[in-house]
Amino acid sequence: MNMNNSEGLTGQAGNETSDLSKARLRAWLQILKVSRKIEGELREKMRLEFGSTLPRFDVLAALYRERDGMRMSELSKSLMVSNGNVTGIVDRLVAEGLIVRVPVENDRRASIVRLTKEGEKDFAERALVHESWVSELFSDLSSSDADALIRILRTISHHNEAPHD
Amino acid sequence: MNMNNSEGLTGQAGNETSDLSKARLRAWLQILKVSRKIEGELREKMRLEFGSTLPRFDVLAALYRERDGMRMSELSKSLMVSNGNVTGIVDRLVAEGLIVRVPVENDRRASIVRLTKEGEKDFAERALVHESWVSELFSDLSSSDADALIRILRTISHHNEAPHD
DNA sequence: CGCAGATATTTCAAACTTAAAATATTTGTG
DNA sequence: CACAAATATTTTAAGTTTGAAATATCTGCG
Repeated sequence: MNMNNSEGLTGQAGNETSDLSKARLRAWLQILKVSRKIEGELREKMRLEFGSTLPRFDVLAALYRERDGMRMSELSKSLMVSNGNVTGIVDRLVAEGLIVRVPVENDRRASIVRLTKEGEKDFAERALVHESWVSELFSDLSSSDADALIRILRTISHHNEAPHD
Repeated sequence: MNMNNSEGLTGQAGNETSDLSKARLRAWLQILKVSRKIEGELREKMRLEFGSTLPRFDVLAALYRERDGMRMSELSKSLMVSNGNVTGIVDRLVAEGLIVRVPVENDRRASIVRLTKEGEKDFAERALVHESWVSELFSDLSSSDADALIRILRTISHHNEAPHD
């Protein structure tokens, strides 16, 4: 049986919570706080400046990285949201003319979603402004702190990585 | 006019994006990634273990810290969500018998929300388990990294603090 | 007192989100 | 080939979330 840092050496077990456990909880709450605050700011800017939303921006961003398009399932996996969720966002972006659904050869269950010319142009503009917003919201974050933050968050990410296929 | 790190010294301006700006964007995307992954895990555990949800847990947690209860507006401010949002969550928690709405003396517009005995008992149990989930999900996070993470995130939080009243 | 503006909360419409069920299609196995 | 299982996506119901409008009440000023 596997023993991790939260018990074992200290002999702690059951419901008693260690200092380390509490520090991790504080870290999580702080992540949540920053994440909510920044998302709120970006949501408002996205709405006022572009009349759009963060989920739509996220879909456009994913498709901008994969210019040949992505399947719905790739999209939802990449964004870490449910399939059904992506269906709705994609419907709206199609209605706005920013993306299209293209049938897949030899598999009529699937479809590929990709940016239209207009979607590509719109996203390129929005992405620049978006980056400037983030940089401004993070303007107290030095280069070295940014690197440290990324490193630490990656160790957390990697821990609960989705199991292999 | 104020010049910050993202221009000024390098003479960069307008749409050109600096390395620092890109590092900050990567940091933000990593925060988002971790935040989504952990929230997803906690949401599932909360549902399977307690038949409940994260927003309800958050409300209970806020009320557990303020045993004398909070006004709706204090609650929504503390959770950084809209007033209308809290109304719905509170309605459901009242229906579950975990909290109650109490009228406020001398102000019939307002009401105070507080835990019932059952809500207090239930939350105390859930909080212990919740902390253990977080500690497990963050088990790769050392004590020193937790401290560094909290420090860095606080500098970001403080930057866009809500303006004073 | 009377009432305009401020304050506290709820309601509402639209969007986002999930988990589960439904639909459509493909694949593998006898 | 038949057809069960697997796969890709959409639909659905319930809940969460926002921003704006509506409601109710309070406060202060003339």
